[in-house]
Amino acid sequence: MSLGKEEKIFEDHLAAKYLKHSEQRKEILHSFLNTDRHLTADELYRIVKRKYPAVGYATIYRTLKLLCECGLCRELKFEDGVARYEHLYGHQHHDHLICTKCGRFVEVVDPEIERLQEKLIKRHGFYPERHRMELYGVCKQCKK
Amino acid sequence: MSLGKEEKIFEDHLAAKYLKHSEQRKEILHSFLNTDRHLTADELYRIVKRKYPAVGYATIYRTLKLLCECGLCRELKFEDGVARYEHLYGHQHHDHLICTKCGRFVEVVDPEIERLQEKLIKRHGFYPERHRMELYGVCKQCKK
DNA sequence: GTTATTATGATAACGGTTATCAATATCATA
DNA sequence: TATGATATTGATAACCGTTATCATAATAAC
Ligand SMILES: [Mn+2]
Ligand SMILES: [Mn+2]
Ligand SMILES: [Zn+2]
Ligand SMILES: [Zn+2]
Repeated sequence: MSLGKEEKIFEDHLAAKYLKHSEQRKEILHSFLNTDRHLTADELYRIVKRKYPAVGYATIYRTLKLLCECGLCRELKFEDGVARYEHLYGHQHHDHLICTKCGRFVEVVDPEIERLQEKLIKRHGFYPERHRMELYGVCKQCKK
Repeated sequence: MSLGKEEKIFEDHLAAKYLKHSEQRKEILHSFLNTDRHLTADELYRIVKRKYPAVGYATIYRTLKLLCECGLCRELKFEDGVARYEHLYGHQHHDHLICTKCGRFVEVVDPEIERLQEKLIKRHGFYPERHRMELYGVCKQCKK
């Protein structure tokens, strides 16, 4: 099992910033890792609360920020503007297809599109950093 | 001059929904059309307020919604989550390159990327509707 | 254990947006 | 032009996700 690696990354990050361990942080990390991706902060809060009822919203947000800083987590914002968090460690970059009827989504990566995106931004004199691409449509199940 | 066309579209939309004209709506439409694109609601509010000091926020938001409904305006949300509004009528679809240092942006459209995007989403069984693509990087001026 | 420092949870504050509502403007009709 | 049904307005409260504040508690180096 690979939990060890992610815990190590988190611990190293805490150490590097002279931060301390806490039960809450451990529980939030585990809940995050053991759950389907693309959680909102509120969804994670409810999950953690089951095991650690005293936890507060602020700690969830603070810990998610730490997880993002150390590369375990990636924050996404789709059209509704609500932040969602997905696993990053061990997952390569990908974009999302999203069904406008049911919200179902698919993770995709098209190397040719990625290549053309980089070419496009360079052609305009930019040094490329990252991109966001979401393709919206109606999924197979909803088309029926 | 082409203001006439856009006014006609707006008036037709009001008529179709049994809505009424108002001085405020006329002023907001004109301020929107006569200004650089990608305005926030607050920026438009300040511009309109110069000619119509009594105008309120709510009327700006309500009118922007109408402009979007009738195809004169398109709402955009970049990473900061703040809604921005750009001219839609007479402008073809485009995506944005955005400088992460100064916020400068470039409007772009790459037909090959567009084609591959459609192919990609269809390959996953979706009926394609729209997409969002933003490429972030550091612009020529900021790289210095 | 002592002590300096960080973490926590409750909750207020924030910022953009939307809802509420009493007062006003619009416009089809007479 | 006057009427009256209906839509519009602006002030402002509410909303919602997120962040800041702060007194108290937990952590960990010594
Ligand atoms: Mn994903
Ligand atoms: Mn644009
Ligand atoms: Zn669907
Ligand atoms: Zn720049």
